[in-house]
Amino acid sequence: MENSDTFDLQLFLPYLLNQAAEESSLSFQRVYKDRYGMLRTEWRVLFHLGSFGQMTARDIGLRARLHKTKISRAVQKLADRRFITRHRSDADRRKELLELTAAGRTAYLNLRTIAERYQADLGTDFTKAELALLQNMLQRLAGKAGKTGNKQR
Amino acid sequence: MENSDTFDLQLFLPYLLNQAAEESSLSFQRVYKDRYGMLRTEWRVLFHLGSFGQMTARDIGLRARLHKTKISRAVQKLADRRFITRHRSDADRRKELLELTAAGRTAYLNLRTIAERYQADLGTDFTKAELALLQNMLQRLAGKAGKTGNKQR
DNA sequence: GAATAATAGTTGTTTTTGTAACTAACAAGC
DNA sequence: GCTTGTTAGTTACAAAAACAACTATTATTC
Repeated sequence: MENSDTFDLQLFLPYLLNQAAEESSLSFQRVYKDRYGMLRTEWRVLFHLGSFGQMTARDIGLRARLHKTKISRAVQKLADRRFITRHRSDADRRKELLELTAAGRTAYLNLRTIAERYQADLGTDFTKAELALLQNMLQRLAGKAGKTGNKQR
Repeated sequence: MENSDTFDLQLFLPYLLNQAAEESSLSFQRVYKDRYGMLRTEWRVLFHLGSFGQMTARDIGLRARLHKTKISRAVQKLADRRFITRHRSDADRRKELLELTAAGRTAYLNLRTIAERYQADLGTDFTKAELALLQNMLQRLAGKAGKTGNKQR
């Protein structure tokens, strides 16, 4: 009676993506939250600095598509916890160069190991080819809206 | 110098899923937000009632994996806007039966049309087979953590 | 059938996020 | 070189989410 549908909510991509994203983030989130008191943006910043080395907040924002206020707050907390250092750039004194401290690097490496294990776990149900395709499609989807005129992050 | 990595953040599934989810939600979100003043949880509740007919808050929570406080507040707003009705169940007077009003159904059908168009749009870059596989993989990912002992929603 | 536990849903409080307005530094145009 | 516009980042305030404690009703157990 209700359903003259061709539409299936369970197959609606934004919904499905959100569900998968939430579930797949859960147990990893528990690690960085319980163990390091980190929020999601914080681990993202940590991982960007860990993966790419010295960056400014702006750089991170562009790569991670995060709004600058979010980054600003994450940077503050990470600096409070002595996981990163901040130096004003001499070339452009508006910019601030961010870098991991030894403690930050340790935390990063530790979390990275867990992330790798976690990723391997998630992948067990899929073939390598499936996984590669999934990653590729997700990247394309993530990139897509970027083109369709979204405002600054 | 920083990267002795095999680990690629851009391929880390939880990260990638979150990026894709956020991007893919954006323009659809604008519709229900700007046009109906709805939050994400609200359209989810609306869509569940639209797709499955009469349900209780609990039923919705189980299906959508949403916490009951979120649903409670979404239900309040939808009822305020006369999109749904609420009746105490006679069989169990703790339960409340939720149902769309005519106005709610209209909003639902309208949003559903937009969702269908949007989904079609998102799919243009992929083949039907790719899309089907993507949906299947996402469903499996979404279901996965559900089994590994998560607390109540 | 009274006492205890469990369930459906709500309310209050604290965190986190989103948005807009702000400061400081640099860039461009004239 | 001074006015106007941009950019990097911060701060303040409003909106939303998370979490815990609560009420009312039904189930269980003795």
